[in-house]
Amino acid sequence: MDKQANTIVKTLKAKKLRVTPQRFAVYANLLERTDHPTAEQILSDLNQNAPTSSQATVYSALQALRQVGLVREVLLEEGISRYDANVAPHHHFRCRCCGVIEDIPWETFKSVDVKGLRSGLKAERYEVIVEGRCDRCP
Amino acid sequence: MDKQANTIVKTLKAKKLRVTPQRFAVYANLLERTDHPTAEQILSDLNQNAPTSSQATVYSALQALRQVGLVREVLLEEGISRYDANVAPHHHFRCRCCGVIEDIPWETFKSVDVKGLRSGLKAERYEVIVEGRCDRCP
DNA sequence: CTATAAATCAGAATAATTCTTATTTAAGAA
DNA sequence: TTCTTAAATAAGAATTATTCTGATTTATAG
Repeated sequence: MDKQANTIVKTLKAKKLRVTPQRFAVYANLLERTDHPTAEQILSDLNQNAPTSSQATVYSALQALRQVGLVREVLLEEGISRYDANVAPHHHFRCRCCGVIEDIPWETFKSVDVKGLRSGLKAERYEVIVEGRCDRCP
Repeated sequence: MDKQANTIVKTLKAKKLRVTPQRFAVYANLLERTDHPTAEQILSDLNQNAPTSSQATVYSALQALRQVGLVREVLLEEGISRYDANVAPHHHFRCRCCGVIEDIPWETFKSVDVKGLRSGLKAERYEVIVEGRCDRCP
């Protein structure tokens, strides 16, 4: 736990981010979840016992973390921005029924070949988004 | 042109949508563009000469068209919902530099095999999103 | 031509995010 | 350790995108 905390501090410092309790809390929270929460959900999670971060601070922490590449946004539903501390390349699955979002390992679609793009387009990253039905839904 | 208009009317009626001038205009506008506009952009395009549609009506037309499957939304940037009258399966490219969005033909990535998903997930549709740089950017 | 369910409009309401400004604080330097 | 200061935070206002409300208009089936 202490070790984990230390790793987070090192990671933030390596990106030249000042380590504030609020920024730490936002990043630690994202690291221990896999449910791709919204800013709102992170905020209420952090403040559920005692108030620790204001709304504006959570938004600004997410922006800072995103800018240095420690966090990425996941856009799967209209008007809903989700965040993910897993920045290694991977894909996403979204259940149309219950809305749950699940990571898909990168290797699953290793056959995707972005060299097939028309000449003129240079691909820097890509992601496959799959929509369907998960096992918990009828 | 008249023929084109007739086709649109038929398409709307086939989906049991009442053909109002505003709804017609929104759909016709989307059909003749390939730039994946936002609701805002459609609205200002329609009203640039004379006022033809209110804001609320454009939003409701887009919702109606989406519900019957004539239009789909494209989510590529945080907080920005775009619309596309091309509902045939295809992929999307977005230039990180200028933000331009371009369709990628479905066949480009025909090798993507959603059977590789973990058992329990049933895929209904998928799309590849590519981010990179287009030819107009340095 | 009429009836009516549905669509439109203008503006109010809501929701998500960003901005503002005063205050506090992390972290490097003394 | 203490000082300094640029950066971060908080609270609430402002902004933006979207949805809702309620009165009015209209497309279309009969």
